[in-house]
Amino acid sequence: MAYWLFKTEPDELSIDDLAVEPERNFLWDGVRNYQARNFLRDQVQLGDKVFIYHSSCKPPGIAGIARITKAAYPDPTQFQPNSSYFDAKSNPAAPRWIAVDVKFEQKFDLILTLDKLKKIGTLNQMPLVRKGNRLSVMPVTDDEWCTILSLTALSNQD
DNA sequence: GCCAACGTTGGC
DNA sequence: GCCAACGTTGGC
Repeated sequence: MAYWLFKTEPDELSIDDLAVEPERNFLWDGVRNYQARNFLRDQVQLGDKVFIYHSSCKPPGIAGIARITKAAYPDPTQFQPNSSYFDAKSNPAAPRWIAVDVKFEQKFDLILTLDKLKKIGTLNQMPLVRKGNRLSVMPVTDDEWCTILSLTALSNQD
Protein backbone atom coordinates (compact mmCIF):
# COMPACT_ATOMS: atom_id res chain seq x y z
CA MET A 1 0.00 0.00 0.00
CA ALA A 2 1.21 3.46 -0.86
CA TYR A 3 0.52 6.95 0.40
CA TRP A 4 -0.55 10.02 -1.56
CA LEU A 5 -1.59 13.61 -1.23
CA PHE A 6 -4.42 14.98 -3.36
CA LYS A 7 -5.20 18.67 -3.59
CA THR A 8 -8.76 19.92 -3.77
CA GLU A 9 -10.46 23.25 -3.49
CA PRO A 10 -12.89 22.81 -0.60
CA ASP A 11 -15.52 24.77 -2.56
CA GLU A 12 -15.45 21.91 -5.05
CA LEU A 13 -15.01 18.89 -2.82
CA SER A 14 -13.90 19.04 0.79
CA ILE A 15 -13.18 16.56 3.54
CA ASP A 16 -16.54 17.56 5.00
CA ASP A 17 -18.29 16.60 1.78
CA LEU A 18 -16.67 13.19 2.01
CA ALA A 19 -17.54 12.88 5.70
CA VAL A 20 -21.24 13.59 5.11
CA GLU A 21 -21.48 10.39 3.07
CA PRO A 22 -18.81 8.20 4.65
CA GLU A 23 -19.82 5.08 2.73
CA ARG A 24 -19.95 6.75 -0.68
CA ASN A 25 -17.28 6.32 -3.32
CA PHE A 26 -16.53 9.75 -4.70
CA LEU A 27 -15.26 10.28 -8.21
CA TRP A 28 -11.94 12.13 -8.07
CA ASP A 29 -12.11 13.88 -11.40
CA GLY A 30 -10.68 16.92 -13.14
CA VAL A 31 -6.97 16.10 -12.92
CA ARG A 32 -5.59 17.82 -16.02
CA ASN A 33 -1.86 17.73 -15.51
CA TYR A 34 0.23 15.00 -17.07
CA GLN A 35 2.52 14.33 -14.14
CA ALA A 36 -0.44 14.02 -11.79
CA ARG A 37 -2.32 11.93 -14.37
CA ASN A 38 0.62 9.55 -14.65
CA PHE A 39 0.62 8.94 -10.90
CA LEU A 40 -3.11 8.18 -11.03
CA ARG A 41 -2.76 5.95 -14.05
CA ASP A 42 0.39 4.04 -13.14
CA GLN A 43 0.81 3.99 -9.40
CA VAL A 44 -2.29 4.75 -7.34
CA GLN A 45 -3.78 1.46 -6.20
CA LEU A 46 -6.93 0.22 -4.54
CA GLY A 47 -6.57 0.58 -0.79
CA ASP A 48 -3.93 3.31 -0.87
CA LYS A 49 -4.32 6.12 1.66
CA VAL A 50 -4.55 9.75 0.68
CA PHE A 51 -4.07 12.99 2.54
CA ILE A 52 -6.82 15.39 1.45
CA TYR A 53 -5.27 18.84 1.08
CA HIS A 54 -7.42 21.96 0.88
CA SER A 55 -5.98 24.58 -1.46
CA SER A 56 -6.99 28.09 -2.45
CA CYS A 57 -8.62 28.65 0.92
CA LYS A 58 -7.79 29.99 4.35
CA PRO A 59 -5.79 28.37 5.68
CA PRO A 60 -4.50 25.92 3.10
CA GLY A 61 -3.53 22.59 4.65
CA ILE A 62 -4.20 18.89 5.12
CA ALA A 63 -7.75 18.32 6.31
CA GLY A 64 -7.97 14.57 6.64
CA ILE A 65 -7.54 11.16 5.06
CA ALA A 66 -9.35 9.22 2.35
CA ARG A 67 -8.84 5.81 0.83
CA ILE A 68 -8.70 4.72 -2.79
CA THR A 69 -11.75 2.58 -3.51
CA LYS A 70 -11.31 2.27 -7.27
CA ALA A 71 -8.06 2.43 -9.21
CA ALA A 72 -7.48 4.21 -12.52
CA TYR A 73 -10.27 4.50 -15.04
CA PRO A 74 -11.11 7.08 -17.70
CA ASP A 75 -12.30 10.37 -16.23
CA PRO A 76 -15.87 10.65 -17.55
CA THR A 77 -15.86 14.45 -17.40
CA GLN A 78 -13.42 14.69 -20.31
CA PHE A 79 -16.23 13.51 -22.61
CA GLN A 80 -18.99 15.72 -21.16
CA PRO A 81 -19.27 18.84 -23.32
CA ASN A 82 -20.90 20.93 -20.62
CA SER A 83 -18.35 19.97 -17.99
CA SER A 84 -15.65 22.49 -17.20
CA TYR A 85 -13.28 19.52 -17.49
CA PHE A 86 -14.38 18.69 -21.04
CA ASP A 87 -11.48 17.97 -23.41
CA ALA A 88 -12.46 17.96 -27.06
CA LYS A 89 -9.12 16.47 -28.01
CA SER A 90 -9.51 13.37 -25.89
CA ASN A 91 -10.46 10.27 -27.84
CA PRO A 92 -12.78 7.74 -26.13
CA ALA A 93 -10.75 4.94 -27.71
CA ALA A 94 -7.65 6.27 -25.95
CA PRO A 95 -8.79 8.48 -23.08
CA ARG A 96 -6.33 11.14 -22.12
CA TRP A 97 -7.43 11.77 -18.53
CA ILE A 98 -7.75 9.44 -15.58
CA ALA A 99 -9.91 9.38 -12.48
CA VAL A 100 -10.03 7.26 -9.34
CA ASP A 101 -12.61 6.82 -6.59
CA VAL A 102 -12.02 7.80 -2.99
CA LYS A 103 -13.89 7.27 0.22
CA PHE A 104 -13.82 9.11 3.51
CA GLU A 105 -11.56 7.76 6.18
CA GLN A 106 -10.83 10.44 8.76
CA LYS A 107 -11.15 14.15 9.33
CA PHE A 108 -8.49 15.85 11.40
CA ASP A 109 -9.75 17.78 14.42
CA LEU A 110 -7.64 20.70 13.26
CA ILE A 111 -6.42 21.43 9.79
CA LEU A 112 -2.70 20.80 9.51
CA THR A 113 -1.73 24.04 7.86
CA LEU A 114 0.75 24.51 5.06
CA ASP A 115 2.45 27.06 7.28
CA LYS A 116 3.05 24.39 9.92
CA LEU A 117 4.17 21.78 7.39
CA LYS A 118 6.74 24.20 6.02
CA LYS A 119 8.33 24.46 9.45
CA ILE A 120 9.03 20.72 9.68
CA GLY A 121 12.49 20.19 8.26
CA THR A 122 12.02 16.52 7.43
CA LEU A 123 9.15 17.40 5.10
CA ASN A 124 11.21 19.71 2.92
CA GLN A 125 11.43 17.15 0.12
CA MET A 126 7.69 17.18 -0.41
CA PRO A 127 6.67 19.02 -3.58
CA LEU A 128 3.84 20.46 -1.53
CA VAL A 129 6.05 22.77 0.49
CA ARG A 130 8.19 23.85 -2.46
CA LYS A 131 7.73 27.34 -3.79
CA GLY A 132 5.69 27.49 -6.95
CA ASN A 133 4.63 23.88 -6.72
CA ARG A 134 1.43 23.04 -8.60
CA LEU A 135 1.36 19.26 -8.54
CA SER A 136 -2.13 18.15 -7.47
CA VAL A 137 -1.40 14.43 -7.01
CA MET A 138 1.86 13.55 -5.30
CA PRO A 139 3.39 10.56 -3.58
CA VAL A 140 4.03 10.68 0.16
CA THR A 141 6.80 8.56 1.62
CA ASP A 142 6.24 6.30 4.62
CA ASP A 143 8.37 8.61 6.72
CA GLU A 144 6.48 11.70 5.62
CA TRP A 145 3.17 10.00 6.30
CA CYS A 146 4.20 9.10 9.83
CA THR A 147 5.63 12.53 10.50
CA ILE A 148 2.45 14.21 9.39
CA LEU A 149 0.25 11.85 11.39
CA SER A 150 2.31 12.56 14.49
CA LEU A 151 1.81 16.28 13.92
CA THR A 152 -1.95 15.86 13.87
CA ALA A 153 -1.79 13.88 17.08
CA LEU A 154 0.15 16.67 18.72
CA SER A 155 -2.01 19.47 17.39
CA ASN A 156 -5.12 17.63 18.45
CA GLN A 157 -3.89 17.57 22.03
CA ASP A 158 -3.50 21.33 22.17
C1' DG B 1 -7.10 40.74 -6.34
C1' DC B 2 -2.16 40.29 -7.23
C1' DC B 3 1.39 37.99 -9.20
C1' DA B 4 5.30 34.43 -9.22
C1' DA B 5 5.90 30.09 -10.83
C1' DC B 6 4.88 26.76 -13.77
C1' DG B 7 2.85 23.87 -17.72
C1' DT B 8 1.12 23.97 -22.35
C1' DT B 9 0.62 25.60 -26.98
C1' DG B 10 1.91 26.70 -31.42
C1' DG B 11 4.69 29.35 -34.81
C1' DC B 12 8.89 28.98 -36.80
C1' DG C 1 13.14 21.18 -31.18
C1' DC C 2 13.23 25.92 -29.51
C1' DC C 3 11.07 29.29 -27.03
C1' DA C 4 7.75 33.28 -26.61
C1' DA C 5 3.20 33.84 -25.45
C1' DC C 6 -0.40 32.46 -22.95
C1' DG C 7 -3.34 30.35 -19.36
C1' DT C 8 -3.59 28.36 -14.81
C1' DT C 9 -2.40 27.41 -10.03
C1' DG C 10 -2.40 28.72 -5.59
C1' DG C 11 -0.20 31.27 -1.70
C1' DC C 12 -0.36 35.63 0.04
